[in-house]
Amino acid sequence: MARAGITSERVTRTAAELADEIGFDQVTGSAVARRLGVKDPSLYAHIRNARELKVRVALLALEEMADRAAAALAGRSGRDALVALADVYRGYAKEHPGRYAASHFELDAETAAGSAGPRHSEMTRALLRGYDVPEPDQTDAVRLLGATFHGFVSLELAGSFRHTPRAADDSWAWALDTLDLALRNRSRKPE
Amino acid sequence: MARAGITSERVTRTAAELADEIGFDQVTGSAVARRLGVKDPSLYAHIRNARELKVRVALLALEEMADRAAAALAGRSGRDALVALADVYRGYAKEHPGRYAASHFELDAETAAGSAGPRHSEMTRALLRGYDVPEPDQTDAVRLLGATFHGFVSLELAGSFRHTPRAADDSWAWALDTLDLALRNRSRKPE
DNA sequence: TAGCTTCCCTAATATAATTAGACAAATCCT
DNA sequence: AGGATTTGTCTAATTATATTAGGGAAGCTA
Repeated sequence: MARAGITSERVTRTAAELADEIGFDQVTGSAVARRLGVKDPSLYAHIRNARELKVRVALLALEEMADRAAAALAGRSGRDALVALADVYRGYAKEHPGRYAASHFELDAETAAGSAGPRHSEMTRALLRGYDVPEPDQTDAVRLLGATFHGFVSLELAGSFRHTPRAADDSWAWALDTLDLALRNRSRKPE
Repeated sequence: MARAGITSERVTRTAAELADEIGFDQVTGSAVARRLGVKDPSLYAHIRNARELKVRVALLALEEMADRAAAALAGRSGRDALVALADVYRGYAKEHPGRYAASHFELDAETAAGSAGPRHSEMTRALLRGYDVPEPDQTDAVRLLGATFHGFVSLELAGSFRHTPRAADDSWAWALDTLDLALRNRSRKPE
């Protein structure tokens, strides 16, 4: 048989594309194999099992998000940085809904620790330096920001905002404004 | 054949229990049938298909959450109401993780409109009356609260907070404090 | 070029979702 | 009560996915 030139990277990329097209939940090994032009069992030379396929997509998404976040934060601070980071989150989710969903795939502790997840939350922490929030509040603030970004984006993606005429963009801006205000209130050195 | 006394309600309840035990994603028609002591095809007299099974669990969860929310809000206002509603959210998610996940299952527009979802968001809106936030900010605030509650709880459930020693409870309290403060800042009549 | 390793295949098994059709149980009608 | 109808459950069969076993060719390595 002529070799198809599959690699685990190609499998992962294909799965990620598929996720964005049909939804992360619908991604199946069979569909990936089909798209790659090979038979299902051929995949098992490159991935351990179907779960690993999903884990790989999750790791890819986390990397991509962390990279974008790093780029967005460079040279910004305070409110600017907050908005930039938030927009990375929301922008990535809109551009790559399947990967975004993947980024919340439950990883075991070890895999999570080795992922780009920690790097990502490190950046939220960096952002907060501009607000001078002392520990342990800083951890609380990291969580609040993560929760709000993730919550907003996932509700928006799920269509929860479609029932009310107000544009999601406007609510997003308002939410970021409010968070900025709140964080400045929590700051050690109010300006 | 002796009848098993299955009803679509029983099927739904069984699926909900199963979801809480093994995770919403793992709920399958076969598993429900097994637990009910019938063969797979018997389910199809009660539900249209596997998707409908999930939709039913989602609707059940939305109902239960809305009921709890209504009870929690009765007789409370302002900060008390905010905390009570938030705790309903988080408490339900911890008690019934599978149902909670189900409550974010993507419903088509019509089903969503007929669900307890709107009732639930109506309550968030009611809560906000205590803060006197004018429209359209009120809608933004409803979305911010929903996003924060959902985001926090789903990150917590996904284990995202386990990597840092700070107790999730404390971060939760801090987040609610911050939201309360922020909303009072946004209020038409500051006190 | 002999041999090793890698990759892809076919064949087979298990589980899930689903449809068709048989048949008994419950209900409904007189 | 007795027959007709509706309803609930079953068996059998089909399709899709996940996965393992084992064969054989492709391509590297010595």
